[in-house]
Amino acid sequence: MSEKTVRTRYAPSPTGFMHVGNLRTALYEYLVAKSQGGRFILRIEDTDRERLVEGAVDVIYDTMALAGLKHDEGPDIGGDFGPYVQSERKDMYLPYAEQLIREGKAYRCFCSKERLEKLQNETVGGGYDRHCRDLSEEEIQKNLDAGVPYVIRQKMPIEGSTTFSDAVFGDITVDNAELQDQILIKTDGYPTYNFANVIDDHTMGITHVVRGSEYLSSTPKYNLLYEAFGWEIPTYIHLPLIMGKDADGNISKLSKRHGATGFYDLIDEGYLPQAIINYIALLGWCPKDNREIFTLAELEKAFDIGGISKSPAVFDYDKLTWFNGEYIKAMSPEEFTAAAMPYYQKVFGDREMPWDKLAEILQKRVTQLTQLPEMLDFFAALPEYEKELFVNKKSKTNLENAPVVLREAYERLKALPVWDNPSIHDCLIDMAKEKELKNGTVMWPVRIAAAGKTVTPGGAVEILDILGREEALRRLEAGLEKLDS
RNA sequence: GGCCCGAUGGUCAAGCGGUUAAGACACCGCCCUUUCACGGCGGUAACACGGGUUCGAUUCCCGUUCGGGUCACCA
Repeated sequence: MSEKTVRTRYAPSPTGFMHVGNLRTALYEYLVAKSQGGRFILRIEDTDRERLVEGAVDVIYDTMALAGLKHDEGPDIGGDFGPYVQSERKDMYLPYAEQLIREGKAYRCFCSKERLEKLQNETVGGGYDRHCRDLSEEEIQKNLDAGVPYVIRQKMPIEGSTTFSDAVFGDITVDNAELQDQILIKTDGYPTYNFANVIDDHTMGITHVVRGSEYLSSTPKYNLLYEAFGWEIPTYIHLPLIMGKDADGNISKLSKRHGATGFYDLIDEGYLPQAIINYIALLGWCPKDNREIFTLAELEKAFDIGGISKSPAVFDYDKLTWFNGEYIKAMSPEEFTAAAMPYYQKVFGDREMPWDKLAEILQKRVTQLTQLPEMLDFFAALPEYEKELFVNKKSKTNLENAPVVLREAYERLKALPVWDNPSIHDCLIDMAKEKELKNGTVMWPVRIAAAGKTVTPGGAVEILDILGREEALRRLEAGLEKLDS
């Protein structure tokens, strides 16, 4: 009961693009909080005024909502620790930086960007030479009076080392000599990411900082800041990176060159949000019992920090596709039809189809909704096809028996009093039995004539049924004609 | 290049001093079947290397190699 409530935050920059790596970080932030009855906060980090993108914040809201990651506090819903947009907190940061200046832990740096750039190029390791760290009062005042623009930098210890503890990587020590006198406040008055992050996390009561392992080596800088202010250091949880594999088999940090890596790219490719979430949850984390299929709610219960892996994970589209297929199969027929409708419309327009029958044959064999149009196009219009399609060794069909079988099947089907799946099925099976033919020998030519292609969802019976009597018979006639020519 | 981190099959991964080294995806067979698929059954395939420590190392330590990250007035 005395335990402090866990608070995590997802702090994206509005760039208009939600990378799956970022989404995965958001997921883990969410799970760390929810698995411990904590709160998940959304904060928008827009301190880079030069890279602002119109409407980018909405992309973040939409993605979070689609993924099911509901935040407890944020710009759109408020909370006790607002504002939740950094640009609206702008005035908070400078006083903290000035406090550090007064305490001798930070200083104004008047160096021009040109000088810094030169330094960068000339010095072996690059980096700032701490030129302004020990300016005299007079010099500082002179610059101030002259209106020379300046930044505020933090004084890093020159010697010694800093050790911090990470919940997944353990203790990590870095020499202070590696640390630069980092900029806290930029010339434009805005705080840098690092500085704003620390101030915000502290003032928002964030207890667990979850982020990608690319921040591992800069964490000592953060801690030095916490220490300078005398604030409690949060629990760090660094996540292994998500990698991608290119055409040549080379592995590197997942990026656009690896294909669809944005959340919406994946959605556009026919992946379900829940499948994406489930898959990326397992990219860097493994439950004790090795289970694979999880809803978000189940993840909230099962998640534990101890199961987070240290080594980078390669994003595997095949496995994602498998997950997607599993989620599609788990849908109710109604849900499936609703999800498939946009793709159905590409093929059928506004035409009404027996959706339940389509779901029946489609649901278990689709792994990406985007496959639908190509699988279904033949229902809308009989494709052009060669009569060689009637030849199939396994079914023992050839150009000699196909016309005979098809004719017989056509006559029998035409005489059917009722046109439904069982009737069609029995009709064709009975014919095979009576004629002492393999089922396939009857089914193959019928299906080819009905569909005009060799690979179809469902067999001859399902296709004839869905086509409806009139259209089905018309296609069989066309098939006979083709065989006679 | 300096610093930091990592290393189990092609991929995700379990393992936490003694195991026939799990499982999943992918791949390959077989069965089922009215095609493809689904489903069922089975199979190929891994502890990067070299030193220690130990009765015993995939597990612990050191080095090598390889991979990744990071060194901005970007986040």
